[in-house]
Amino acid sequence: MPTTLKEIAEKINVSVSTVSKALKGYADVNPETKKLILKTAKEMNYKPNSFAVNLRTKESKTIGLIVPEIVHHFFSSVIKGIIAQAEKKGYLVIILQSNESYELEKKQLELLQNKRVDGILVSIANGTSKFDHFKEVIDNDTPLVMFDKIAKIIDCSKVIIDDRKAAYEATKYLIEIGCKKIAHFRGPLLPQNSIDRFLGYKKALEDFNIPYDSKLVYVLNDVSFEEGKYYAKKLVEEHKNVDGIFVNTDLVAIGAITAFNEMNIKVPEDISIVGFSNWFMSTVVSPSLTTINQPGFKMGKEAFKVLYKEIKAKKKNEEFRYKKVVLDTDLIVRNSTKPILKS
Amino acid sequence: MPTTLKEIAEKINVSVSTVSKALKGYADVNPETKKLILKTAKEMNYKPNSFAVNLRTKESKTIGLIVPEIVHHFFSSVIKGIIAQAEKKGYLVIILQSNESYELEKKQLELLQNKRVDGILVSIANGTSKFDHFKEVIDNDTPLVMFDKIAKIIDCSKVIIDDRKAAYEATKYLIEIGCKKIAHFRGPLLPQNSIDRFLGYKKALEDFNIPYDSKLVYVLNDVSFEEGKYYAKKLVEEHKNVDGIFVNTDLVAIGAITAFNEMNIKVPEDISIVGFSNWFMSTVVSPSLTTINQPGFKMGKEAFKVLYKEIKAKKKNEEFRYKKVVLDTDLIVRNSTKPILKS
DNA sequence: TTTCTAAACGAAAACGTTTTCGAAAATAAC
DNA sequence: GTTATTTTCGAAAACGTTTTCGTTTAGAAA
Repeated sequence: MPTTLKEIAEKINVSVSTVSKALKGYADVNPETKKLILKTAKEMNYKPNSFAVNLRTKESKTIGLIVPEIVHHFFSSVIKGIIAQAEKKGYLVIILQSNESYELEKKQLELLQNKRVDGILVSIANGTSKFDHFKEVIDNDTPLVMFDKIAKIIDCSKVIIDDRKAAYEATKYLIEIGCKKIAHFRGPLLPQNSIDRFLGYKKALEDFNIPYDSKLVYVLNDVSFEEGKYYAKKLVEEHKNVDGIFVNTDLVAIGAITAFNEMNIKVPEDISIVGFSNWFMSTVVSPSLTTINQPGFKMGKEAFKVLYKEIKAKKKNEEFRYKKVVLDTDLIVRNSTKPILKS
Repeated sequence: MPTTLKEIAEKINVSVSTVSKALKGYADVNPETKKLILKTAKEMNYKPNSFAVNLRTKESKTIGLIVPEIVHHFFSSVIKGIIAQAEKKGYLVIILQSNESYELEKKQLELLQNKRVDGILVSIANGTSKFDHFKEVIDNDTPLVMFDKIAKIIDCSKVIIDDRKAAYEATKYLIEIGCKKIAHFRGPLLPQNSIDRFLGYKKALEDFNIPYDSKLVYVLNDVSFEEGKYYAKKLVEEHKNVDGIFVNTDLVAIGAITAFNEMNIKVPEDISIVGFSNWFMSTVVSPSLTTINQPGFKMGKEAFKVLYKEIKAKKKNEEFRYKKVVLDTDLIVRNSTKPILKS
């Protein structure tokens, strides 16, 4: 049904080659015939058959993206950034979700490679502890960039924030407003960023001479609102005088706030809470949540930019080095933390 | 680099045709040679070149999806549903966002057609008032299914909720709890669902003998949190004794609640609020928001199912009729509305 | 033996591009 | 007028499949 080069060629009695060359701006075609070709191509509403182009050029101008979860403020912001940047460069984005599962992640990585996408962007699932599937991608010469949740062990480009530093800042702020006994709701054991956030928390305690108590660290599993409520209750059952919590993710922090509200524990008077990620929700919860702003949209754009450079470099067989982009975060002070102490 | 049929064929001295046929389970290949072919294919890690398959079969097992906005609780739920269902059938999903703009929507529709996706799923932008670009898609014989924000005028399959009925229920509930003067923050003028929600609101007033006052209807533009705050303030400036509002979308309703909280107007004692969509956020705002639950994930799954059937039918040149799927909604009562009156 | 049928295979076309290379025609140089 | 050079074009291969249609061979039927 759609017009082909051949049909254009037959219509004006030239060869398929010249039509192709005219359309692609080659120099060895007479300006007159070129004009005619362009005109008839437009008249016949010619659109190159992308299947044929893909086969011939061995590229699809499509990238794959795997995120752990789509219905998620941070990840949807990243997705938006990736798509926006990709579109600028004429790339389309196929999105897959791993649901935090290693098996799904592995399967989807294979799916994308079989589709022969030009590159892959991935944020690793919480359930992933083996990384061979990523190594395979790299060995297959498919450009791969990790963002947010990365694997330290895999040698590839990465776009991240400095989770450790951000967590340090958050904890430090709790200390600065006068908190003496600070708990941490940390993410699952595996993902690098929950490790780093934990380490930042611990380092801040050390630096300010607050004894670290492992009993004050609660390990989240599914990082949900409900878990926030659950561990908030557990915390007050198991400990007295806790006056600050640094929470791995806003959603969980909001769960905690909700639980404290229900238990008539005053936030921030009795306990101050700092979240992480700056979900929009954090502005509407009461009290609004002090948190670390994590630039999702920007991270998406940067991740695509890095991937794009790798794709281009590989196409031209140029050398290139893996890049590590670290994005800035900042502390957003709202009402879930006490006012700062005057010294 | 990757193995081809030809390489397998050469290795075991058969023709490309037999290799292909063995791999695809054709009957006219000797069980012995078939076994050998399967074995060597596995050994050589053969993966069919999807570019070639696409070209040959004229299908890409890929669909396109256009949503007005990705960072949006409802739409991200829909996306999740679509991807989940598509994956089951071996389809991948390319996602594009129109940012509520007609021009972008049109451009992206063309992008997807040029990529020759097997079908397109779309939720129409608020800015769209002409629909020829959709007609073109249909004329081009590309299966097209609209969901949530549809165009009545375009003849194609649709997956929606009964916005009018849901809005009627929401407004009726406000009346039942005793509200006498009910405002409506409606969506922009164009999209069908904001029209329908408005009509449902109006019908409920009529049926219960409450005079309709167009001054109580405020037209939102960008349907944001800020707009919710803005119109909440405007409402109390311009009217006395308004005791109920039916709001087009949760996000806006939450903005309104926030504004009322700031103005020390008590929700629900002074004014009851019903939202629409049941964003997760609505459970954590204070007071929590009474709203209409809109099944995003299910809508996504259904939308893909309908599209899939059309793709299959068109491939086999079978007749088929456009389907209209209407999903159930329900009222979720929380704390932004007064308790129900006892009669 | 001859003829027929069925099983097993392969040649080749087709999908629609891109791009190399050689040929022809036109122009320039001498 | 001859030779060299440039312009302009087209043939053809290649990308890797799928699928039709013939051909070969072996065995069955006669």
